[in-house]
Amino acid sequence: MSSLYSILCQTEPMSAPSLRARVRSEMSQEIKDVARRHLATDGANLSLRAVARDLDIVASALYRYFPSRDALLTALIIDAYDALAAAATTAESAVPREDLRGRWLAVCRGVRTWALAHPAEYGLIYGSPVPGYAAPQDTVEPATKVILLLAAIVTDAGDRIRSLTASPLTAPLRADLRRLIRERQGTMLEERLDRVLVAWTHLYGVLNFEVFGRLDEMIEARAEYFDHHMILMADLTGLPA
Amino acid sequence: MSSLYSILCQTEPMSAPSLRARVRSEMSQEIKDVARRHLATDGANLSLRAVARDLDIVASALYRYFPSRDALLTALIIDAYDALAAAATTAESAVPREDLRGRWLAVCRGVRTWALAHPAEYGLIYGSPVPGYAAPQDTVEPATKVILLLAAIVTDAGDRIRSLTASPLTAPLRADLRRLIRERQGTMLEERLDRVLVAWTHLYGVLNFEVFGRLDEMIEARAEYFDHHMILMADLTGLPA
DNA sequence: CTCATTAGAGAACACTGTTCTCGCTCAAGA
DNA sequence: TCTTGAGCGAGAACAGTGTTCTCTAATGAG
Repeated sequence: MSSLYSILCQTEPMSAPSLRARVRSEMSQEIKDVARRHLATDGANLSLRAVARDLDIVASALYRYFPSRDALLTALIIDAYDALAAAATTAESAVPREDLRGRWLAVCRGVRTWALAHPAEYGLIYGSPVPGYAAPQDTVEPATKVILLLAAIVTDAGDRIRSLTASPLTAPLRADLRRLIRERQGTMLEERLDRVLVAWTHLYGVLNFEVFGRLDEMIEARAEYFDHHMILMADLTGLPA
Repeated sequence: MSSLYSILCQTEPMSAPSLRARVRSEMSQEIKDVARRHLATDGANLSLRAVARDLDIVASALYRYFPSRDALLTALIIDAYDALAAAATTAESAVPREDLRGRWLAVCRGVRTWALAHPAEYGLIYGSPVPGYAAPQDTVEPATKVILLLAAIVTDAGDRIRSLTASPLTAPLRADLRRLIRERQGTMLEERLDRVLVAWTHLYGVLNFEVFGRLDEMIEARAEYFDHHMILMADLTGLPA
């Protein structure tokens, strides 16, 4: 199955990476790099013509690589998802397996660090979605990566998870959670996935506020604020100390 | 002091609301209404010329009322803040004072209902900020309204609040919270404001996910999911049952 | 070595936000 | 009452945008 990404970038099947195809994908990469730079300064309304000017290229030439501005933005979105997932993964993998809370914090901090370093790209994927973009199929997998990382930590905790008492699950909610677990061939308890989703929600809640400047004249100790929230979420999921 | 809003709308001082000034503000209102409609369909990239066409007006005529497209958007943003705060306030005021959890849920549900009914405007204020807009001074007051509503509920609970144990506050964080409390002449305990901020963060975290479609093929029972999260936050702040 | 595919140039079209000038209208001051 | 000036809208113009089309030159495959 050919992914949307490959269609967008019009990369050839990977049998024979001919020279033509190689310089083509290099050019695609360069276009995305320049576009990313523009994104960082001009916000979400990047101009194809400006990107083309930076590349000493006429605007219509870009259409050899991306069929539309939305397609270019979609490619950037997909790259951003991948980069964010990668940042979280490498941060987590640097912590010893048995340090559960360390892994938990590493995931959260990894996401935060990447988001603060790439606010425009973060805004592209976790801000208000613009109608045209965001092809679902290629973005769901990296988008769920953070959830899976957190869920894996909870799974690794096994029965050292503190019992979760408050606010029992209603039937339809439990059904949703069970379906999610089954879709991924998991065996996690619904209550635990529920708390993972709570923590996941909270992670991006704090991060949206911080990245989008809503904490600006409110909280000075941003890093401590973030850690505090994430530790609270670890407590709420019953992660052992 | 003349607010940015009044400057933007160029309303006269309210001494003599002359006929001229009245039809002027009516026209401003009509422009904003049409712009809001366009916002709902076309997303954040609304076109002045399209708005003008809907009003049987030439585009340059809009500049008699709003000095730029960003100014119009800013006016819409300010209106959205006010509408959201109003929705939360009226929802909360319909619940008997002594029903603390009822008031809590009413605030949260009020915000959610408004957000789902006006997703584009919600996205305008809680999505990724676009560089030009969002004049701070006129938006901070309505933006903090929801926090104040939640804080008032916690305050009304007095010492019926369950003791908050986990995750003690670090010194710089406590300093931030103390400053926030003092700025508003409050007497709340830092620990309690902290939990209010946690709940506030979580509220917009879930809402962003739901409004921006990140729960789409994940959770079916959206309303129950939302309530569940908000009740969990009420528990976390120690609100009595 | 030929030739079809490809990258890029350039013009064109339909838009956009914004500015300027020009008349017209109407309410207030003399 | 008449005059005048401010406000309103029209319309043209400018710079910029995304997108499409046609054309030319090169370049890799047969």
